[in-house]
Amino acid sequence: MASRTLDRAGSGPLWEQLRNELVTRLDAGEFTEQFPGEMALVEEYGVSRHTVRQALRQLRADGVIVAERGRQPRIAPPPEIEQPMGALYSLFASVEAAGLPQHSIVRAFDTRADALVAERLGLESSTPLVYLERLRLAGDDPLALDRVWLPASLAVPLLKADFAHTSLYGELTARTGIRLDRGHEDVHAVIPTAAERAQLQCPHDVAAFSINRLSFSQGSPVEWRHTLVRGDRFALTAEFSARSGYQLTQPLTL
Amino acid sequence: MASRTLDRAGSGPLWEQLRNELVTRLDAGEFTEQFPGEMALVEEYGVSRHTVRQALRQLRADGVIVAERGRQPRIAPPPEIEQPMGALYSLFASVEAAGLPQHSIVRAFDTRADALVAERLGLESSTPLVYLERLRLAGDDPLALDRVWLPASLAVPLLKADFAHTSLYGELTARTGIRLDRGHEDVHAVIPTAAERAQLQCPHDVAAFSINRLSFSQGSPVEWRHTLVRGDRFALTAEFSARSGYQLTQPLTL
DNA sequence: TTCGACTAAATGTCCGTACATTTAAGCTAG
DNA sequence: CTAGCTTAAATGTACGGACATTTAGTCGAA
Repeated sequence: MASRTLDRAGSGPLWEQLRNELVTRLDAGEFTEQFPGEMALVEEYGVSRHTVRQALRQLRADGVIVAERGRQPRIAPPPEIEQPMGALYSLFASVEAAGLPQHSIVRAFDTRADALVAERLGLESSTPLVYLERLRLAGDDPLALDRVWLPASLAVPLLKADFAHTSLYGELTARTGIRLDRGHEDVHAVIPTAAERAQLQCPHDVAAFSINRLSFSQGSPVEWRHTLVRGDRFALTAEFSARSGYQLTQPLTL
Repeated sequence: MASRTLDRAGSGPLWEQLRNELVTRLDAGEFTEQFPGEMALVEEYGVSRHTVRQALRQLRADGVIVAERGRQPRIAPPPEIEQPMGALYSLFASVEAAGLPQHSIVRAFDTRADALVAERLGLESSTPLVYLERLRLAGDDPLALDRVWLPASLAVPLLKADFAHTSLYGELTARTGIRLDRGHEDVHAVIPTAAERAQLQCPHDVAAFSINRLSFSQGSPVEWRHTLVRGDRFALTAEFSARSGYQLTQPLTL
């Protein structure tokens, strides 16, 4: 009993200390096999079951563990199977939702070095990068010009994929197990250059979204992406409420 | 004791029944004066304090009530004092954050009828609307062209305000008590017309964001808004993570 | 009248116990 | 060897008590 002890003299509630302890031990990779049950923690820390349950309740509320009746608590599925949200996801999902066939023309797909992009990824200037440039079509008409750089150390397995008909994120998880969990992006309104207009086959009087995205997986940079989307075929739509905040939604029109 | 009873035979946990009871009574407007304390509920329903606390814990998690030590629980402040998020809020907050003086030139401010806008607000075509058109400046340079329609029945008290230096949402809550709690918006990338370019005093080679917003307060439409923002002075930026979803952030540059 | 200390009341923490319900594993019968 | 039952283990629910800590009000003294 009580192989580990908590500070019982005023350093915050016992259940809080226990919660912090468990988070610390989790981050240290300690419970990969199985998470201890309530009674095990009661024995180990010498506190009542009530206190243990209060600590575990918090961990569940934070989505760290999941528990069910009759089974030991388990560590929550990695972060969650959440979709990579954002303007880009919104874009391609909306095409899908509209029922339009979606494919790409691969303009370039190789390994190269780019000092500027490497710096944006937080890597050495000479780091080899996998570069993928695609013209994305919805139906028969060009929709977006998409350029992605990924560290070659992670993305080499992707070189065998055919990106005319599959998505980057899908191949990424399928071939390397990497799943994006964090990132940021900025969206500009721009007028396409003549060259870009030619590639996108769009009239001279349409504007475009210029989207830059930097994504991470478990703290490591995974992609730097630049996408140019025709402004006459796409719009961002969002809903907001005091309760659930600001959320992007599917555009109604293309 | 036990002036009200719960079903003790298998109709779900007691604390769940109690929680539902309390929500029902709340919706019936029963606890406007003060919310009953734990011991009062123990007496009233004839259950243990543990069960009452479990029920109240859920109500707190749902944001229905707030509780502190030594004080009786209270009904949570209406929905929450959350800021009206979205691209527009992001825009003007970013100007503020950059330390630039922000003011407007009022181009029009009157009451009129507009069948198209009224329909978008879900109102009769002939409904009188308060119309406010402003050119918004950040520093000395034009930043956005902002046009708002509000139902006159709500917005008449605003007609006395000077919108050269104050915000619409601020005046709205100050003069009418109305606070936006829900809405949606869409963001397009467009090329400004010659007239718009002249008003915004921007070069011919810049694009713009066209933002439409429809906002509600407690289910009633409050504003329909169209804003045209110079693309060379503003960008949307956002962060996303598996944990907290997609959130707009302050642009780094103007 | 005002400021302070004291008191009552309320929620937060923590312990103990018992039983119910569900899951998973083991075991037996066919 | 499989199907179904039995049993052990684990969490969920519910009860009880005790003390700590904070809040809000009361009372008294300067």
